[in-house]
This record gives sequence, C-alpha cells and structure tokens, in this order.
Amino acid sequence: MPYHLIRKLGRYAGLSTVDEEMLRQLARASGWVGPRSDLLREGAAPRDVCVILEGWACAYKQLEDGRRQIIAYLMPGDVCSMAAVFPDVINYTTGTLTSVRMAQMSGRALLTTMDRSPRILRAFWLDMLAASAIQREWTASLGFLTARERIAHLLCEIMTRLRAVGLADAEGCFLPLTQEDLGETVGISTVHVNRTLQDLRASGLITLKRQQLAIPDFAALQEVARFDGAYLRPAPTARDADHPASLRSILDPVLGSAVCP
Amino acid sequence: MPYHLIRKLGRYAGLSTVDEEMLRQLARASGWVGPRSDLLREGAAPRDVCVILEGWACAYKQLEDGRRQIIAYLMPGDVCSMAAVFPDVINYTTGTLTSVRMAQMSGRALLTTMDRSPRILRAFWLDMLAASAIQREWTASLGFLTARERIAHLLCEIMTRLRAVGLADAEGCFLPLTQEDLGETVGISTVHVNRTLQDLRASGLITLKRQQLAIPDFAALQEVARFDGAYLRPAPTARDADHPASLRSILDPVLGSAVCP
DNA sequence: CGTCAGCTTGACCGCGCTCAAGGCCAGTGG
DNA sequence: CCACTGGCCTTGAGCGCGGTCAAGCTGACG
Repeated sequence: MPYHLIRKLGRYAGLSTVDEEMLRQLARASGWVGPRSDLLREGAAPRDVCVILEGWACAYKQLEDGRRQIIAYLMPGDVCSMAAVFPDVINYTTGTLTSVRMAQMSGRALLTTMDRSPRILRAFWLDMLAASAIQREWTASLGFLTARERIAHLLCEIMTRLRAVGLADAEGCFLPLTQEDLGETVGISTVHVNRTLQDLRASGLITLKRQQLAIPDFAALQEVARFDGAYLRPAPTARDADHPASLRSILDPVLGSAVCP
Repeated sequence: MPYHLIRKLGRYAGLSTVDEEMLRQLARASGWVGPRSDLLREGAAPRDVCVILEGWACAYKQLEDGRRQIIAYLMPGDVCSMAAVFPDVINYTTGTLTSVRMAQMSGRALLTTMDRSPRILRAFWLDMLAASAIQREWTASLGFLTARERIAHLLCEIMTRLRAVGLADAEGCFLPLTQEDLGETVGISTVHVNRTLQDLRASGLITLKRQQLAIPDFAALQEVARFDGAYLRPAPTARDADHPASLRSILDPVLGSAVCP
C-alpha cells in the first residue's frame, strides 16, 4: 500500500521483494482527512506510525499571537510519527495542508519487521537521518539566505524529494502550497512571497501556475539557491565494524558495513 | 572524566554509580584545541565519539561568499560526533569557539557499554532527542521571532542547558560568545546584535559584561523570548510495551516502559 | 605603550513588512 | 446559465526593522 514509502526506502537500502511485501502487509490504509486539520497535537503520544499516502501535511509551531512557523513538510511516502517506535519529544503540531490519505502501522509490528529485516531497519534509519539533515538545512536557510534564495532552496528541496518518490518528472511537479504556506516556511510575509515568485518567474527560473511547478533549468535554480541535494541521499560510509554482540546484530546494517547499492 | 556529560545524562535516566564509573573509564581526555579551529570537516566519518569537557564549540555551515550560519552549540557535556555510533550525514563543519578540551570514546566501546547498561543507552538516546528538539526550536526561532526575541530565546536556551550541567547558577553564567557568534546564530548582523543587547540591557532583562551573563528575572526574559524549556527535558511517555524479542531488549528502556525518575 | 580583537555608535539605505484595494478563478445556489 | 461568494493571488504606497559602511572606543595582552 505505501507505494511512495517503499520506493523511497528502496533507494536507501535496496529492499528485497520480500521486504516490500512485508511493508505492504504492515500498512493499513485509513480514510481521508480534510485539508487544514490537525493530525497530531503537541504533546500527543502516538501509538501507530503513520505514512502519508496522498496529499501534503506539515509540522508547525504556533504562537498565541497567531505567528506560525512550518517546521517540516510531510509528503507522500513520509513518515509522520516515528515517535511510536523511537519515542520522540513532540513539541509541535502536525496538520494537513491538503486532503490527506494515510496508512497506519502499529509501532510494535513495525519493530518486529525491522527486527526481521536489517534492510528495512536500515532504510528507516537513513530516512530519519535525512529528515534531520533537512532540519539543519532549514535552519541554515532561514539564517543566512535571502528571501529569493530561500524560496529557490525550498523549491529545489521539494522537487528532489518528490522525485525520490516518483511524484515529479524532469520538468516539474504538483505543488499544493499556498503562498501563505510558503511564507510560513521560509519566514517571509505572503506579499513578499508573491513578489519573490514573480521575480523568479521573470528570471525564467520557474513556472508556477495552478499549483503546477515547472523548473526549466534545475541547475540554474540550484545555483541561485545554493542548493546541494547530497543531504537528501544519506548513505553511511563503509565501516569495518566489529561491534559487540546484540547491539551489533541490530545496528550493523545501519552502520553500513556494506556499501549501499 | 566527562563530569558534565554524566551529570546531564543522570538527569535523563538516573544512572547508577556503576554506570557512571563505566562512562568515566570509557572516556579518555585528550589535549586542548585552540579557539577558532575546525574539529570535524564536512564529510568526515569520525571513528570516535567526542565529548566536550571544557570550552565551547559549534556546528556551522558556510558559503563561498563568507556567509556563515551556526547550526548548533556544543558546550561542556555535549556529544560532538554521535555519528561514530549512530551514523549520521555530516554535511556541516564542527569547529571550536573558545579553547576546547575533549574526551574521546571509541564508538565501539560506547556501543558495548550501551549494550550492558540500558540506562546509558536510554540516556544517550534522550540526549539525541533533545538535540533534535533544539534544532526544531532554532528553525522556529529563525522563522518567526524578531531579533530581540531570538536573542532572548537563545540566552534562555543557553542558560537552561548550562544549568543542566552545573555551569550556571540562579543568577547567570559564563558566556564566551562574541557578538559576531551571536549574530551568525540568530541570523542578524553584528551591529544589530549589539543594539539588541543594549535594548535588552536597557529593559533590565540581562546584564552582559566581560563574558559574564546575568539574568535577574528569568521568567521575564522567558516571556519576551516565548521560551518554554520543556523541550530540553525529554522524557518519553510511559508505555506498556510488549515488543518483539531482540529489538525489544535493546530499545525497551528507550521506549520508557518505566517512568524516569 | 602599542596593538589588536571585539564592542559601540552614527548615518544612511534597502529588503521585506503592513495596510489596503483590486483581480482571478472555482464552487455554489438560484 | 449566470450572479454571488470566498479563497487566493496580485499590485501599490509607505514605513520600519535590520543591514551596511565607517569611525571611534575599550580593554586585554605582549
């Protein structure tokens, strides 16, 4: 069922067809959630791991005075609440942007599966690492890039991530974000997002109309954005591990004694 | 040897004296590294886990045109390169701010120790979670706080973290950062950092002279900063775990079937 | 006593914000 | 089929937060 997830994980760790089948059987699709509704409130302790099947969601923080900051995007194939397996401090809210269809996996069952297949464990691990690399990248982007660079950077990231799950082709992708969403992501006002997009359009770097994004020359946009997509393709360095018994058997594939394909 | 680390970890998971002794024997203090020198370049694959014993370091990203963004602070008791145990994508540089004395632990030995003491594993895990919560907090801070709020927020965070390792008392702490460092952290220019600090001083919120920070009324600063320190004290919710065999035995303490003291 | 790093201050500028009005759909109901 | 509505995008005008440039100050150190 979680097609996009399987596709993405496969890129990390090369899943076998058995692995893929295990994942498919693990996930049970649930219904649609409407746009702009909260999935997971701050402080929740999720029991299941959720995977986005269709639609976009995000994690965000909000102040009493209304200011809002989007912390992360959750797109098809992304895992919402790894906290159900590797407990996490959830001091942010997760909400949908568009309508969203999700799949649920019991944390326990996923754990069993990871235990059976080192490749699956490794792939999930690398996906978590990619997520935290994205977080660092956002920190940097907000810190030292200009508005124009930030928007460009975000679009590069989104394109790269969507490509990894087969939702973008060479030309472009579907982008269901409002300019307000973009503003709350890169820390600028809606009006200025608009002007910045105009600017990028005028420079021939992007086309964006009716939620359809096109990037005629990705390399050019990448340069404007100072974007280097390496952080989205994590692959631990080869390592001649010689680790102790039980943790070894668990983490070895994660530690990547074999180079990933 | 890693006194501050042990103190911090103890707050997470309640280490036994045996645990503490294991950690002490694991870490071997190494010499001093001068201020403003790089410890770990982008792309490195560290073999040892480093712990800061004294001094401050940071992780940062830098562009060719000189712009620099500090991604994280590493203070006494902080772990630099967990990548040696849980492999990570290192797409940033780690460098010292002041002179720094570190301790090294072989990744392998630490793994063995974690394997022997679930409390140690759990404590390290929670420390990693706290680090990623800080990262999210920085993203939000850079995104929607004003310069004044960001500086205040950063000072609150630093005070709280230093208190956890016994390096700050009720009044204040040592703060070895230049105004340039602060600027590169909260994304504003050095000149404006200066003016913002003046402003905070004028409001009676802080005193900062000769690297000595004092916060007469923490609650007041906290309010200005919109700071809520909960994210720095991670404690997974209690959970009636019933997990599969081997992963269970490893991750159970992490999963926190027992409430932490 | 000179030097140098870091702090401070002033003047000016510009990126990005706010407020406000208008335009463009897509969906809805008459 | 068309008027109406509401969400989103667009554009203009004016302002202010924070940037830049430049000079002077302060204190630690040799």
